Amino acid sequence: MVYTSEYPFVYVTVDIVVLTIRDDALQALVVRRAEEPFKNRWALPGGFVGEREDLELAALRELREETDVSPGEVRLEQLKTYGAPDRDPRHRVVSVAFLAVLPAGPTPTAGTDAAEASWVPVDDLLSRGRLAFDHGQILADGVERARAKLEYSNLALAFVGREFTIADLRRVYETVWGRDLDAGNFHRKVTGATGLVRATGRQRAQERGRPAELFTAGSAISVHPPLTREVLR
Amino acid sequence: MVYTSEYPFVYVTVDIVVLTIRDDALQALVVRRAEEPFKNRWALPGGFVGEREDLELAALRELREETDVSPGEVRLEQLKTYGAPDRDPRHRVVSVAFLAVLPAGPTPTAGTDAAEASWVPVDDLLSRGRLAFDHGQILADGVERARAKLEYSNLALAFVGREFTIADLRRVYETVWGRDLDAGNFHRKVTGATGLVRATGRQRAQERGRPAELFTAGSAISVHPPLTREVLR
DNA sequence: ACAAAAGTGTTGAGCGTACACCCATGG
DNA sequence: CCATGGGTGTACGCTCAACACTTTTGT
Repeated sequence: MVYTSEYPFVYVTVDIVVLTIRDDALQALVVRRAEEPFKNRWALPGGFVGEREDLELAALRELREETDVSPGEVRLEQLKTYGAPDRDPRHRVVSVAFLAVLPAGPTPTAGTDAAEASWVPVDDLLSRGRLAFDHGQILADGVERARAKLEYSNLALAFVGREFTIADLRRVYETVWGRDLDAGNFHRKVTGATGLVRATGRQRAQERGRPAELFTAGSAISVHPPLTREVLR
Repeated sequence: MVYTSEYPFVYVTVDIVVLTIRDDALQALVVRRAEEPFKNRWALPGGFVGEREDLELAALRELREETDVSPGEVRLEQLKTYGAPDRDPRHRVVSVAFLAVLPAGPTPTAGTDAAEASWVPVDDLLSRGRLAFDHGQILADGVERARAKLEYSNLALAFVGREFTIADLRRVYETVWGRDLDAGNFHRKVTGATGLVRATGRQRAQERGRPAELFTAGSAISVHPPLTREVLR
């Protein structure tokens, strides 16, 4: 099939920054490129937008081609659009980037696709700067967005499963921000924010120490007052 | 010229939410559509992205075709990308929306283009919902972004000229947020935020009352601590 | 009994809001 | 001298960070 147009056009793709926490580290999903350009380099998962496909659905479809995540347990939001004329050496490609966050548990590295896919700590990906195209910048923007949204939104809940303890949630903040938080103050703040989490009444035994109460997500989307990641000393 | 492709493609445009303050109201720039669809309806300024043109430059070019604003006095940032398959009844069009903020003074309604362009209060545009395509949603998203960014960024400075008084700045907040602020506390907070504004030492006579000191923009991009638009009573 | 983790109490410092008050100008 | 808007002082209440302390489990 050959498509024709009287106006200049560009290819539109979606690229997805998929974040999760594995092994106490913030990790991103990357796929090994099988072809030039950037052959054998890591790239963000993504692909072309279908002819009559909504952008968000395209991102969700690409995500499901790389992971076995179900739509219900992934948080997906639009990040930014990247359209520098030379960002792809072959064609003019405008890419709408998305940020996806999912819980670590139920999603193995997987990949029904033939391409090799892997979870890699974002610190490694960012410091060594080996991603294809401008995906290093996209990843950096996605990570920064996630860090910022922990402050005032319930994004942290997307990193944990349906049931979680307050300490689970605190470890999300500590991992994403790279900073230890006071356990007591964190507990008070999170349980005190109206509607953020809801107690189940049940408990979960820890490896060591007192069992922790289990919570589920509440109805609140934003956190008031916000948590702060700045060190104020 | 006819362009061909082996993959499905979409048209890519930019649309711009241009905000300023005129007559003590937050106003947006809109253009009257001369053709179907949505003939004679207001639309946001915008147009096709050039073949080898960066997205931001395309937005800047379109902006200059509708106003006589110079690049130095406009604040332009990417807002969001809109790509629902049926948002334009003719073709598949993905639009990268931008938010532009400019000072009221030096920019008359103008328009070198033949199309009729006009400043209209955003309250009118949003409440009567007569904008073409999904531009009502884009405008709403842009206004919300501006309202949010006043809290923690120096975006308010883009609404005033190079030299301004603290009261000028306060009126920006009051107009955009639709809420009166305490003049004394606002003064302290803005002048106390490190690097946000810089005193010139000169003054400007008011119509009535004590003359106000003139300030220019400082080097800080973000405001710490943030101002708050919530009413806490 | 001890270690470890969950969760609660307490306290002092800092900040924001409200509002009183002073300052500088035009009429 | 009065009205008006710019700008400062002050006091009360609230929140946060720090950290002591209690609770509840496994070993």
